[in-house]
Amino acid sequence: MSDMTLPESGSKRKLLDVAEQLFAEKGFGAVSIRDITGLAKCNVAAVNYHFGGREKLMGLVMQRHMTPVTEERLVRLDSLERKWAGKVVPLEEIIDALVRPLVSQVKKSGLSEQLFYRLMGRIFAQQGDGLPAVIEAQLQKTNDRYIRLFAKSLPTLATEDLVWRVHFITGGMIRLLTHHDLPQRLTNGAAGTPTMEATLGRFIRFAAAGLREGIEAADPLKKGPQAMFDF
Amino acid sequence: MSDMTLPESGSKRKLLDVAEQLFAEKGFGAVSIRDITGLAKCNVAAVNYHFGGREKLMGLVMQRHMTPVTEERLVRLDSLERKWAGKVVPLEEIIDALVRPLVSQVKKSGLSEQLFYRLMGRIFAQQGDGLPAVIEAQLQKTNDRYIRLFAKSLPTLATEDLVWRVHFITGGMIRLLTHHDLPQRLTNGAAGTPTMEATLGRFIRFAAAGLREGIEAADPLKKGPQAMFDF
DNA sequence: ATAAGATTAAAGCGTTCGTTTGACATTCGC
DNA sequence: GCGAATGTCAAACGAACGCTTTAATCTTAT
Repeated sequence: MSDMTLPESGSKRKLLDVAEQLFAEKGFGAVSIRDITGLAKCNVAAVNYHFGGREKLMGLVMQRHMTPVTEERLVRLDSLERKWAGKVVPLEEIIDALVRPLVSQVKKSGLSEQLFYRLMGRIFAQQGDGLPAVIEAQLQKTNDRYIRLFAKSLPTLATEDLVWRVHFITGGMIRLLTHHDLPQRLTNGAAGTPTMEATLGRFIRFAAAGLREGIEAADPLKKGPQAMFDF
Repeated sequence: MSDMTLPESGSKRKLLDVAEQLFAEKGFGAVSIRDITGLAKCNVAAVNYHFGGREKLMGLVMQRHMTPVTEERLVRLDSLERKWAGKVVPLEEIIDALVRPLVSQVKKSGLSEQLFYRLMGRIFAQQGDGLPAVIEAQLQKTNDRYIRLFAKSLPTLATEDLVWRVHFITGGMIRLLTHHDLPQRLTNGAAGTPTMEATLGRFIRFAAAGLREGIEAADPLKKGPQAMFDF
């Protein structure tokens, strides 16, 4: 018998684990293979043996965590379009579809919350600055669908405005991912100690409001965000 | 005769100029002393002779551009409080006071717009991650005043919410500074080619709307942002 | 048992890093 | 003019970097 997926030796996995931990902590540019193999307690040659070099390992770490997030994002966007077919999708739900996969994938990642979010944030922040083509394509595709869907929910908003507001939102999300602990450290606890999930809730409301700026609130209901008119 | 400020040799200034250009382009961690002295066409030893090492040079570059921005920010906050003494300061004006100094200092800097904004963005982005104490203190102080003034203009908003929303706004600003060209590159021109000044206008409206989320619009005037009640 | 794969320590490759040294050139006060 | 201070230079330092190779060991499947 023997599990066919077991030829995976121990140190290969350990290298990946240590690598993503260090990359998340210090950043992709600030970690050497000697840092990694040192902490993983295995030989320097192991990185080249198993992965073929430092760059390859970096790309693998990125893909390992980025791809599931991207896929869940796209799936959620799909089901959003199905659920509201023809109708206007509430902004909050679009943002939620973009941001929630981070929370839902953090457990499957095996990383601590802070490390996972920092890792994701570092990837997002490097968009357009020499990221692996695969990752770059994922970000690009997600962003396109994202904007397209927003555009349908904000038909009166100029495309330029929309693109820029999404840009701002992305920045806020990155900041949130990479520095979730900063407000608590800088304000003597005035920011509380919320979970990422709670903070994401705040973020969704904030971002939706920013997107709606200048848009006539055409619905009488206070809660449901402009979902009354079909077109 | 002889200008007393002339013992400044030419290469010291050239080193500073080249250093800030490279730091802005590639990031503080990705520029070596040899990159700098190479482009400045002087000896590798010059950096140590004039500045006492790479770290010192980094700190000097940061201070040279960060300090004027910080000071103008504080001055603008001062005059805002004077102008609206006792009254509620419109959110847009507060954000403007925080963001406009970047535009106004870019010319005095001698750097190109993109380089200057990238440099600033990189500094802001590293808050809490080993920035020189002087810079960290400036960011801290500015942020405090910022939040305090916002709190007076948003008396019904919970402090926690405010702190987090300011955090998101900071993230959007950083993104705007470091990647002002990204939307244009990624959307095939759907973002237009606005000046930073124009984009900042968009940003201010976006951020103010995000801050106002959940706040009752208690003023009848559509344009003037809730400035009718004094308390 | 044999073969294949995983892992190791050790050494060396060429490169780049920040920093240091000592010699040489220039400028200035006197 | 002359010593002193200052600027600049080539050269070298030791350390760390990514990467590769070699050879010995250990594990596992067949």
